Amino acid sequence: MQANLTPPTKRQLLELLAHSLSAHYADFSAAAASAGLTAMQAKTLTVLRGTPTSMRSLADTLTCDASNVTGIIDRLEKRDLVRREVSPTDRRVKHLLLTEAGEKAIDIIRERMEQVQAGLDRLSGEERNELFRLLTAVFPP
Amino acid sequence: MQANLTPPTKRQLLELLAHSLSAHYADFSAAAASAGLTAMQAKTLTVLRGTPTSMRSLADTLTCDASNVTGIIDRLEKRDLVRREVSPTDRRVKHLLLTEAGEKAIDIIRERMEQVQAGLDRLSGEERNELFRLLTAVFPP
DNA sequence: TATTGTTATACTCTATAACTATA
DNA sequence: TATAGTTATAGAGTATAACAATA
Repeated sequence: MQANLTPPTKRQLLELLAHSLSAHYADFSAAAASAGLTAMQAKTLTVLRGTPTSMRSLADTLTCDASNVTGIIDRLEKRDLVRREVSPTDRRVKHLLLTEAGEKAIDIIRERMEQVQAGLDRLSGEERNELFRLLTAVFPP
Repeated sequence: MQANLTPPTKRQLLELLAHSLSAHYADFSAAAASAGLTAMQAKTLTVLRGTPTSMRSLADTLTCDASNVTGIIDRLEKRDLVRREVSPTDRRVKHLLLTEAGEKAIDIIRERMEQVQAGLDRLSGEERNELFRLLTAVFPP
């Protein structure tokens, strides 16, 4: 099964990564759009799922300026997908919480990432293991 | 070497893919910024490298509306990285050509994708082969 | 009639700088 | 003083709709 080909050059791998990135982003954007959201809004919801987060730490996670987060959260809050709550221990910070509608939106988006889902379905358990290992090596957490 | 672990769930792989691609995008953006360009401008230059392209087909490749391409090319042309040329065979279409400065910008960007380069160096030839195969399966051309 | 490219418009995302209210 | 969050501003990317020139 394993051929002894010359390995792809670094440039070829970079091009494949660029292609994969585009395909994944297109799929994610389409899934987000099907829930009436932009890619950034959808990503923000997934970041907020689980861990309680402040505006500051959200900006760090999204690697964007804190001033952007104000607008992003404004728009999500206006649609009742997210709530701001002033921290009881430090009145400067605001905790960000997903509403139920926000949780549901995430589920919808994840289900509708059809291209990537189909792509992953093409892999065996063994291959998924291997892809996981290799991606972790290239892009450490 | 090969452990018999349970394979990662699809959700775990989706999260790892999101993380990997976002790391790659951050690296690409930083490389583009080092040449004074946005990620979109840098991507446009790489699309234009090699194949002669019309505004229309560029819009298809970038999967965005044709009206956006006008602005993107306007900004690149203003900086002498790209030239428009009316097609001799169909006066409606414009061919897009990289200038020498545009070619140089691409080289600079490719050299500076250091994070990913370092990540790829962590893989053996055999592993690069395998990663190439798996990503192609998940994100077919 | 259909297609290529542009303009006008409106919205989102982006960074910078200046501000406020807390600590 | 330093930090969390906001506002104001300007630039870039995005889609939609209407348009001129050409096929």
